[in-house]
Amino acid sequence: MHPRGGRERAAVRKGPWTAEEDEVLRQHVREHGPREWSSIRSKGLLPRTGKSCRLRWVNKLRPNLKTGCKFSAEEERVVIELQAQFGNKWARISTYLPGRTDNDVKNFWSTRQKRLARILRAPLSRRRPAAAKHSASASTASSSAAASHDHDQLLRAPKPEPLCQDQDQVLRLGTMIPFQETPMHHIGESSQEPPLAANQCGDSPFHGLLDPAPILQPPIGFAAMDTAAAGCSSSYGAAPEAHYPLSFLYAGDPAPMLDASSFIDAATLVHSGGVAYLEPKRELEPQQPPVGFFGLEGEDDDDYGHIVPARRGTPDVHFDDLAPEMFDFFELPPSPPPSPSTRH
DNA sequence: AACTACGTCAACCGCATGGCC
DNA sequence: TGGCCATGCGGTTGACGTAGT
Repeated sequence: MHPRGGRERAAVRKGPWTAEEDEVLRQHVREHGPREWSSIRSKGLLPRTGKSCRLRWVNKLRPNLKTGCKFSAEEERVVIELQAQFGNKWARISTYLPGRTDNDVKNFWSTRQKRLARILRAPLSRRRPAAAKHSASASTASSSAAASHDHDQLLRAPKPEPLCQDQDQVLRLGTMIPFQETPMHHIGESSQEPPLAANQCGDSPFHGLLDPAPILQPPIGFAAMDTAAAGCSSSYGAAPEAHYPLSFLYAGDPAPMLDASSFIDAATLVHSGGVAYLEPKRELEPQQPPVGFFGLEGEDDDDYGHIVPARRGTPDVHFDDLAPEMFDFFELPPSPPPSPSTRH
């Protein structure tokens, strides 16, 4: 548009890469290593920017990438736990996942957040069919039969009352939908975003529970990890008993967001008939964290999308299996209030 | 068959950082 | 010390495929 300094350069090509371009890029890396990206264009090898070349190499051409391979349950768990620990430091998280790029992790997380947001945002009248559809579509990774079984059980369970009668107490789920990041992170991180958990949880019974804790060993020696998805189930054996049960419920938007205290005060997790659901609390039970509620675990590779294990001996529940009724008592505002302060 | 919703993924953009001169 | 440049990172967008209606 506005060439600086009067320097004219050949037109930069954008868009999908061709096989020929890939081969040129591979050849460049063979000769020079994965650097000097800008020289690719300056030498006239490719009409691509250095950034574009680097991105193509890192995300697609680099050896040992797990392209086209869905995240295993173990990988999913690692991402979730590391995201809780580090925040949206995708490059850092990806170092714990051999064969995965930061883009992979980022896309995985984004997809997951969108799915959660959609479920929570969907009006009641649409949630049932939507969830049924979703359950069907997710059945490639989890058992739709089990899902319907859980749904049936949940439907038979007594429906909890609305979470809060007082509008001021209503959870502002609409504003927390983006789920850009969880608040419990920043160990040794100089994050641009203020951590939320400590402030927002306040003296809630979750305070402390949400505190970050060292979870995974540093990515030293990936030999045990660098396997096909099916083979890495115990690679993080040292991992974590620590869980962040509400991590996905928190939003990155630091503004009003979730009033965690009211949420925590208002509801508790109930397991009944193998199904977990929220129930309004009449009295606060300060020392009773909802262990297992939306915690994240995976037992095997069939557990994709599996995020609601019930701890303490209760059966696991898949997120994909969650009945939409679980969210019925969240009174969603008609439209989330904009939070311009959070955008730059 | 057409439409819609959703999931996935590649690629771009803007900004930050660090090295070099 | 400040400017330039290369590189890295996180956020966002859009294309495409698939499944449901």
